[in-house]
Amino acid sequence: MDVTPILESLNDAQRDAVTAPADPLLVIAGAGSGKTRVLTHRIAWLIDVEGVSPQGLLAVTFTNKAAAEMRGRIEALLQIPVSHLWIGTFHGLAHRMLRRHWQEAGLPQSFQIIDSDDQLRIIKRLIKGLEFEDDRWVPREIQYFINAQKDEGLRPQHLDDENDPNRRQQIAFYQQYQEICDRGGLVDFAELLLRAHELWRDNAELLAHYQRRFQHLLVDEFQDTNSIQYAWLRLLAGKTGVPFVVGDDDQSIYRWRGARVEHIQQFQQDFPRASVVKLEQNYRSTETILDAANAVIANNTGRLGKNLWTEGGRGEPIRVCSAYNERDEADFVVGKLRTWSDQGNARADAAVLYRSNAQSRVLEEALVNARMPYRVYGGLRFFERQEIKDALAYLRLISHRDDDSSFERIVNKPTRGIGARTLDSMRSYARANSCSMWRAAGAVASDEMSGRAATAIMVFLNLIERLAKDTDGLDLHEQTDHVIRASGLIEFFRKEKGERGETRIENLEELVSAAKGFEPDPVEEMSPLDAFLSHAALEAGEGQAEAWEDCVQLMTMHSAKGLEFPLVFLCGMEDGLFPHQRSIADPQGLEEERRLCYVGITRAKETLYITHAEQRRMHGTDSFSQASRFISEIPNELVEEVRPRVQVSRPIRAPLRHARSASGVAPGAELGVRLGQRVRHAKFGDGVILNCSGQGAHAQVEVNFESVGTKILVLAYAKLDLM
DNA sequence: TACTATTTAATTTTT
DNA sequence: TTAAATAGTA
Repeated sequence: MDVTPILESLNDAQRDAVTAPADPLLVIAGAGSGKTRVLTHRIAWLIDVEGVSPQGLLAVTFTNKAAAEMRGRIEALLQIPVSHLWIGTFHGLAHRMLRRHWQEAGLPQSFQIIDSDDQLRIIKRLIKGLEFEDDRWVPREIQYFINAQKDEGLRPQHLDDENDPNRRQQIAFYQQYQEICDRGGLVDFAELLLRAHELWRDNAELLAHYQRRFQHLLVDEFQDTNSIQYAWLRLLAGKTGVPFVVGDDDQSIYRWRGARVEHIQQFQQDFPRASVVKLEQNYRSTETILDAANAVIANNTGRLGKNLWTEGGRGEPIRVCSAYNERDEADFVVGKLRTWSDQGNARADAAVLYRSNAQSRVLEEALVNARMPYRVYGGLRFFERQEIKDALAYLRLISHRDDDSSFERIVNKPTRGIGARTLDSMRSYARANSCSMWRAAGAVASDEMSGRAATAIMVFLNLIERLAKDTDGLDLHEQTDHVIRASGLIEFFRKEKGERGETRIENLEELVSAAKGFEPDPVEEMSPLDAFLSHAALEAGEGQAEAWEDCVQLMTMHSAKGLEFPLVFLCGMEDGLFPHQRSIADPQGLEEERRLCYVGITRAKETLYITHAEQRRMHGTDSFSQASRFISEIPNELVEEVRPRVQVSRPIRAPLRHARSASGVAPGAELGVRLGQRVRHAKFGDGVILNCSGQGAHAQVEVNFESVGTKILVLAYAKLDLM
């Protein structure tokens, strides 16, 4: 066997990982160290050299994109199609498992997957239905609570209310939410994982079967696994499975959605025989960029420890630009982009990264003014659009009458005279009789309703029945086409004013083409419709396509993870924005922000600009901030300070102009306090004044302290030292 | 039921 | 500032 093609392009560490014996292995893979390459070559090695059957491999990723890429690269390497290889996302694989063993998992055969938006709607309805509205419950928080429990593998009955009425209610919501889902055959994302885990946990035979089948388990982005995902893996690995996990503790940026870096340490405890391979040679960035990244991340505690190095040259210094305000900053970025593009570089090779989506607005304005093509990543995806979800809801109701989530969504869309009151009585009937809205609607219409409302309900029920009958036996796309027309959805959106309705109709037509082009996985025994609906939920599709034009890439640092660009801008590098205000006070949160910064820096291959603004308009008011602490963590010798060529827009006494009071004197002015002034407080330490209000003894200042975040202080009491 | 005024809060996101 | 949710009005 000639192993050259699999090994020739690898360095020593990569080769160690790829050719490692069949024992548990942990690969710590720094940014740009060839993580995906190691994973794909390992699979090729196992199949081609070790003679492992492709059926015996399971490869897990977090995103569909990563799964598709891995499959493509393995096919390229092995020169054979590997469609039967189990490569997929945790959710995709869990879903496949549940479809195969729906009975053992206690699910109806045609269970439906709901996305977070559906989930939130169900929760909102639950809250509205609450009889005593003693507190204001925030739907998002309940949703967060439920998902956090599920991520930890906990069911309502496992939870203790700790004698806290607040918590008791949250658990009650969880319980009721789950009842609704179970009744309607609905499975949310976290539930997919949880059920798949319980399926194996409670079925020794089934588990043994899969343990025998999957000897080799390969996991990408291991630092992002949540508890239930890790438990699932551990269960599958059992005593004899061979896990091969690849991750980077320094790139863990999803703790807030359940990811636990600790699994890296846990792995070494759970698999004491595990060896560790570190990939530290970076093939992406210049030495300067890596040194900066290393220096920043070195401020974190509890790292596994790892130092990226490169054979590439020092390259250019990192350019730090201190702009006057956010428009100034945007102009600076666009100016540099113009130069880049004028020098014949591809615009698509340049990325502008920021901490939060709201920051894209100013940048976009500047780009539009400069007629520079750009693309913003993130935002609504195809299957998440309202009109698409409406159409899918009709299809789901046809396939599954008890799906309350879909029922509620479309019962009065287009409007057919079923108002809030009618719905209320249906809901209470459904609750009292523990039945679905569909059954409740039928019962309520024939018993207790007035003529008009009853007729309206009957019209709806008959519509769905007729749609089901008329589309029976049709092809998927014909079904879809018929439903969007006969349901009145097209007509409904046609009436919507402006371009919006137009776009919606186009999207609905696009849905028909999507249905036409959809090829269900022949392995799964599902109706084409159910397969399509699952696909829509698990793979929400791209945002705006238009990838064909050469344009500048705008995205958050989170969505830039895994990507690389010759030219990178990190914008809005200010304390309060990045690190974000909400993470500043909490050491754990701050460390996660720092890891995000590490991710941002390591996206750059050749040139890195870091920009910050002294003044920024946020939430409608101007505020002052200092450069991000992360900037000062970069060694000076790697940095070159640059300023915009002309500082046209800088007014001389701008700070005083904004908060001028009626008397014409800026609040706090008599005390010598200015916006942007650096101050020191005995307890809170150093900070910067963001805002002033009130007069004389009542004068207050808002101060952003480096250590504790923003505080509002009464000037007369707070003994502030000016600096 | 649909439209308009008012209030409120404001990361990060994939499945 | 602004988007979204809620409350109030025609």
